[in-house]
Parts: sequence; structure tokens; C-alpha cells
Amino acid sequence: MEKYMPQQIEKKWQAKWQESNVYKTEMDASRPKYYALEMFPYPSGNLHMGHVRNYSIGDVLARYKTMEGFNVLHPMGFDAFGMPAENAAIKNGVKPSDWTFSNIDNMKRQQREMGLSYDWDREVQTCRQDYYRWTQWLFQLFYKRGLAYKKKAYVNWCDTCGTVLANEQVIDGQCWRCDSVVVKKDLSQWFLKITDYADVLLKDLDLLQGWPERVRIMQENWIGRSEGLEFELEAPELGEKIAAYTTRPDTVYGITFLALAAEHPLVEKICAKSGKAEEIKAFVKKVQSQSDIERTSSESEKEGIGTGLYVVNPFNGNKAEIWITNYVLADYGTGAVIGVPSEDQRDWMFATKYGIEKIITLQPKGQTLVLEEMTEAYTDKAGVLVNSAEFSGMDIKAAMKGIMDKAEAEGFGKRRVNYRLRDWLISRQRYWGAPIPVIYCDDCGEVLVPEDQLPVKLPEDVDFKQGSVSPLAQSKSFVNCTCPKCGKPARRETDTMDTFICSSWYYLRYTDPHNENIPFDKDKVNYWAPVDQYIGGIEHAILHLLYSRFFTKVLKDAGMVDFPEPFTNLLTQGMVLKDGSKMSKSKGNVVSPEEIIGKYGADTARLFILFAAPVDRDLDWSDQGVEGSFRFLRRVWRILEIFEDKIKNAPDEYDVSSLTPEEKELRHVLHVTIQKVTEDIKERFMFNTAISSIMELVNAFYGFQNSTDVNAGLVREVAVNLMKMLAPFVPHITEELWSVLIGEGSVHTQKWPGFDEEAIKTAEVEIVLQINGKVRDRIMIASNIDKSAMEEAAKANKRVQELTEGKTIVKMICVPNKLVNVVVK
RNA sequence: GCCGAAGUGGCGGAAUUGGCAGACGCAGCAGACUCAAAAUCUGCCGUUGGCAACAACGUGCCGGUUCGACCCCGGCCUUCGGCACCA
Repeated sequence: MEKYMPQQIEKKWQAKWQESNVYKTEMDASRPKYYALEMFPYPSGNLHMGHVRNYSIGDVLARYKTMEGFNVLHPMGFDAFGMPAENAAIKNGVKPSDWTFSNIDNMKRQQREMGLSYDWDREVQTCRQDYYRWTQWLFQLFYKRGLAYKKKAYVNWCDTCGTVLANEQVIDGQCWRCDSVVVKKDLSQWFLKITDYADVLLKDLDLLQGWPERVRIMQENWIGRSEGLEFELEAPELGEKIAAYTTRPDTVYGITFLALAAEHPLVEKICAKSGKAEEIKAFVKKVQSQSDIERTSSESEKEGIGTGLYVVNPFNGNKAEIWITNYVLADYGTGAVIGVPSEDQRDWMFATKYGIEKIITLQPKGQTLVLEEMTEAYTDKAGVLVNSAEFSGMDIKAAMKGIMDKAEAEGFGKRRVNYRLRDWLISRQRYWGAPIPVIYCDDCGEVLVPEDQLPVKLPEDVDFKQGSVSPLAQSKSFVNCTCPKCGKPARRETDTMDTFICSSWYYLRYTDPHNENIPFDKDKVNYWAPVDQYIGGIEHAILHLLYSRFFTKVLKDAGMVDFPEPFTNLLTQGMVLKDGSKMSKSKGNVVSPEEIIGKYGADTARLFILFAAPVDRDLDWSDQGVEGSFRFLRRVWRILEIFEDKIKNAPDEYDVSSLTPEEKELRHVLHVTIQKVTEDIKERFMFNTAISSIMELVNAFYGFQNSTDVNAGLVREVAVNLMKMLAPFVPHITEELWSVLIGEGSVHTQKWPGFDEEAIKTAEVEIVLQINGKVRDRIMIASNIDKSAMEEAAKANKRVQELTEGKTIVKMICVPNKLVNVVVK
């Protein structure tokens, strides 16, 4: 055998695998399937270590499941629409498509150099017409089902990106991509009605037992369900009823004002009637000029302006002044909030600031609150109602029920569930995305582009000069069209879709990527999907994972898939850090995968990244650690080289009973390792400990490096299983060793090894002897002996005798094959 | 503020169901091989005391349960992540 030369053998095997198409998968209803999926990347141009980690984890699973006998689907593709391509066009004059495709080519090359077992025939690229045609088709499906609509609304606008953003894409009031401060704009935009599915998206989180709990909790919080009462308060001077929503109906007798959002639809009418029109308008203008950060920070000052107009509390006929405020959100509940200063801290501060009356309607048990002595609201949800007409004297629970019943009986209110989740704003005023397939006609209004005319293609005659808003709007050939209904001249929608739409269904397209008639065949999708194991970063906990769940539920309702959830199991990998912080160009701590692979080979890179930390924890990159992984592979190579002749010439079957005690011990270690590695991969995703136990096996193997007369059958057994167990982690070196030493077939198509129960058993075990819980000695005893025999062995021990002399043995605790604890006084 | 996760040697981490704390690796130290170095192989490697056998201490802090606690319970501290005027 020659020296271990990773670069040579890796290139060789990558070429062979590609040539023989070994990773191609076909549907086969007679075999159990396994769908392993890593989140597809944005084609930024180069893989980073996060990708390497992501794909290494997925590849181990895919290869392992294949060896276990599953029909494994393991595809890869590119989330290829988006701003960076367009920015490159603006900056360098490159066409977004050229920029994207050349980046894809480079990243695919890098992925191939990692030795990943993808079925490249199934690749999808969301920016290609054969894909976005179906993205548009799905948009129309949503439209036809009443789930896509256009409305004028105050939306998030990023000036730097020149486009609107979804709520999920605003992080701390800033654009998720460029960190610019997001402002509100009143625009007419397309939305998907994800709120229709809020309830089921929340409820079905229970089905996702294979997801990390924290991700489920994050989604639960994001959806934010609350129950309460919505009721109407009459405003006689306006001739209107104003609806308000509260989760504390028990406090309604304490209402002393009504707070409206600055964007509330009645603000204009209020101005007309109030006599303070100019002041109110000035206040509203000031509020709207504030950024989201200023407006939504809980520390920021609550401000408002009294309108002099009032509403009537329908429960007790009390008058309450209407205030316009900076803290009520227009798009949650009804945009109007009852003010109950004595039982809500924010209302308390607001009322104190503006001299608004406070009424106590709730008293804690065994205590009497007096307004003059209070310095803050009483917000505990416990106590007895006072000043609340027929509800006085009731506890909160009874009062809540009674008050809501009353509102419903008298017809001015209704129980209601509210969600924090808002509809998904999907319009983007950008070029490099899937055009929204809608036409506007002066006579017919909003018309869908007929299905046989899909895709609505992106035009080529586009000007990307910086600052130009919505490049598509400038392409006359794109905008001008005829109405599919009446044939008159019409205009095309010039907005494209949020790229998160493209990524909300790609995992379904992989099951049938070349279908030209429908997005995917029902039989195929129901065979392969849902994804058995999805792997990706925690940063998608809400965005992509919530949108994909929504899509799947709509497609299920449309009869296109039979399953309610797209991803049965989710693994959220940790980040790859260097020197304790995230790798970034600005910090200058980036380690390039290409460089590492060039120096040590892909196997070393994969091994290190899987060994250095558990998959779900952050991993600190260590150049010395990489050296260690490389050393281990050389060590494997060398021990097999030492035994080359024995391995090649030994039979597969041999007489195990003829082994020496030392050889039996090696065989014991082998089978314990098989058991441990199998469990670590299959049950626990603990690849780091799986690798460490393989290292222990190799260490044990080295104990025989100078034993020329060691049993050849055993050596072959150890070598064969060592190669098989390492194969999912380091596919190239194991394939090379397999071809040299075994010769037949590929290591990757071998059956995953089982372990021999007999070999795992041992005649003797070491047990610990404790006195009062402290370890005092260790002895070898026969395994699986009964309790009394263990006690006898402990009592016979010299150390135990010495240390218990003159003391009384209270009791003895025996744990089979582990320990005896002698309790003495 | 609310919700969640984590805290173990010089470092990454292990201990799967309450049962030997520190597997495996990195770094370090020593030996073998070598003219020498590198590479490789072998051994040592939590702290303190001791020639040693061994003893005491030790999993963020304080307390509890237990024969026995990194693990369970109560109360804190620190770090990280998510949400944050949602009425």
C-alpha cells in the first residue's frame, strides 16, 4: 500500500461515483424510504464552514440509512433568487442570472469535493423557469383558495433594499439582511393569509415531537394565541361604535379611557368632530414619523392626546374619553384598547401622566387597596371584584365568565381568539424573484395569468442603475400586456414574490423534479415525503420553518399531499465559531473550507467538524484539532497497512473459540463499538461520541501491531467492520481501503454491521466497592451473579474489612455488574 | 420584563435510566526510534498533601432529598438565544 494521499484518492473516487451515478435514487414502493434533507443554500459563491457542517451531518445520516437498507432520498439544490444577485448587477453590471449561475457552478464543485452522496439528477434551482413556473402556479392556487390577496396597509419598508419586508424579516426594527432601520409605508401589497392557519399551525406543533422543544416554543410564541372579549363601545358624538379587545374582561368596570392607534380608521372623523383637529393631526404625524424601534420599545414614553370625545361603557353606562396614542398597534385586535389604570401598569402610568381617573374594581384577598396609597397598578390575576355591579364579590374566574356571557347575551360583545401572527407580506419591489402572475385590467380588475401562459418570465431589458425602484416596472415589454379576459390593453403586476415562497415548497419538488405538468406527482410526494430528517441552522426557527409548515397545510387542504407536516424530525445544528465568535470577514477569522480540503482532504474536514462538538452545539474551530483528525485517519491507514496480507488472505468465517484471551478482548471491543456507534448515530445523533469509540477500537487494534501471529480471521473481522463504521463519516478513505483490501463492490453499498451478543458479554466485570457512597476499591467478579454473591464478595474484600472494622453494617446496596455500597455506622 | 438553553481539567468535550467524574481528542511532559530533527510508536497527565500505599477536596453558588447527586427538588449567579407596548 502507498502512503495516505487524500487529494489523490478523493479526486479519484469522486469521479468514479459521478460516473457510475451511485447516488441516484428511484421510487420503490416495496422498500422503506428515508428522506434526509439539508437546508439548501443561497448561492453566495462559496461554501462556508456552516455549510460544511450542515452537509457533513446530512451525509452521515444518508449514508448510514442506505447501509441500513433504506431507499434514501438525499437531494441538493439552490435557493437562487434574492437581493445579492441584484446588488451585483447594480454594482458591477453583471446580469443577476449570470452571477447566480456561476456561483452555483462554483458551489456545486465545492460540494462535490466534499464527497457528498447527493442525487444530482434531482437538483432544483428556484430561479429557473422550470421551477418558478410552479411557484407562480402555487401562488395562483393560494389565490383561488382565497389565501392570496392585495390590500393597502402600513407595511415595513427598507430604504436600502428598496423593498417591503414581512414581519418575520424585521429583527429589532431593522432589516434582516442589511440592518437598516425599517420604516412604515402605506402601500398596496400582496399578502398570504397565514392567519387563517394560525390555529392549526399552533395545534400541530404537538405532532412535531421530533423537533427541538425550543423551536416549537419559539413558533408558539411567534403565533401568540390569546383569548378574550371583543366588544363595542358607542361614541354618540361620532355616530359610531368602536370595537375594543381585551384579555381581562374582569376589569371592564374600571375603564376610564379608550386608547386608539394613530392609524385607527376613525381618526379622520374624530378630527372633524373634536375641535382639536390641528393638534390631533400634528400628534398623529409625529407618531407616524417615528421608527418602529422608537414606537415599539417598551421603555419608550407613552404619549397620547385627548380628543374631548367620549365612548359609553356598555357595561355600566360610564363615559370614557377617547385618546389617540403612540402605543396602541393598529394591526392587532381592533386597534382600540380599553384603559383600566388600576389594573394595568401601562394604563396606570398613562393615566397618572395625563390626570385620568382611576377606579379600583379588583381587591386582593385579605387586603384592601386604597388609590391614594397605591404607587402602581394591581396586576395580579387574583382577587375579588368590587365596584362592578352584579359581579362585585365574585372571584376573577367567575367574573370573567359572567361578564363575557353578559356581553354576548346583550349583543354588544363576543368571545374572541387573537393571534400575534400577521398575514405574510409577499410583495417585493425587486427584479430577481418570481414575478407575481397577475394582470390588472381597467375593466376586469385583478386577473390571474392563465395557467398555460406560465411562467411569467423575467424580462431581459431591464435597467439596474442604482436607486431605481422596482426594475420590472421600467420594462415596457414586461408591463404592457393584454387582459386574458377581455383582450384589452392591460398592465402586469411588477412586484416579485418573497424568496421565502420559493423555499417553502422545494422539498416537495425534489420528489418529482422534472414534472412538466404539475408541481409534483401525488404518489411520488406521498412516497418520499414528509422529510424524515431535516437539518439546518436555528436562524430558520421561525421564518422558513413556519412558512413551509403553512404551505404544506394548504397543499394538504388542496388534496396535493396527504401529510400535515413537512418535516418529521428537525435537527438544528450549532454555529461554527473561531476564537469564540462567529466567522466573519470583518473579524478576519474566516477559515475557508476549500483551503482545509486542499490541505488535508475532505475526509479530515468532515471528521473534525463531526468530532469536535455535538451537532446541536456551537463548535469552535481549532487548527490543531484538524491536525488530530488527520492523524487519526493516517493511523487507520497504517494499522490496516500493517495487516494488509492478513486482511486480504483471511477467510470471512473463522473459529472464534480458538482465540486467545487477548484476542477475545479485542473482539469484545469491536462488538461493543459496533453497538455503541449504531446507537449513537441512530438514536442520539451523537456523532462525536460515535467517532471517539471508533478511535478506542483503533487504539485497541494497535495493541496487536507487533503480533505477527494474531488470528487472521479476527484481524479481517476488525478491519472490515472498522471500514464499514467509518464509511459514513469519511467516505473516500474507506472506499479506497475497501477496494485495496477487500476488492469487491463499494464499502458504501455494504450492509451496516450488526453486533454479536455473545462477544459483548464478558465472564468477569469490574465492580466498585463503596463505603457510605465513597469508592474504596474495585474488584473483578463473575458477571451477572446474584445479590448475595455480590455481598459476599464485598465482605470478603480486604479494604472493606479494614474500613468497616468495629462498625455496624446497616445495609448493602447492590447494583448488578456495577457496584456494592456498604452502609456502615 | 417574559420564555428557553447552557455552565464539568490548560482547551474541545464524555458520563445514555440517580451508581467508578474527566472517555476520546487537543495542548503539555517523559521514553523508544534517529547522527539529529520531523514523522511515528509507548507511557504520564483535575487540585492539594505524601517516597509510596493512600487521603482530602473537586462538575457556577447556597441549601435539600438519597445508601449514593454533574444528573432530581428549592433558591440564586453568570453567559448565550428568542420574544418584547400584542391590550
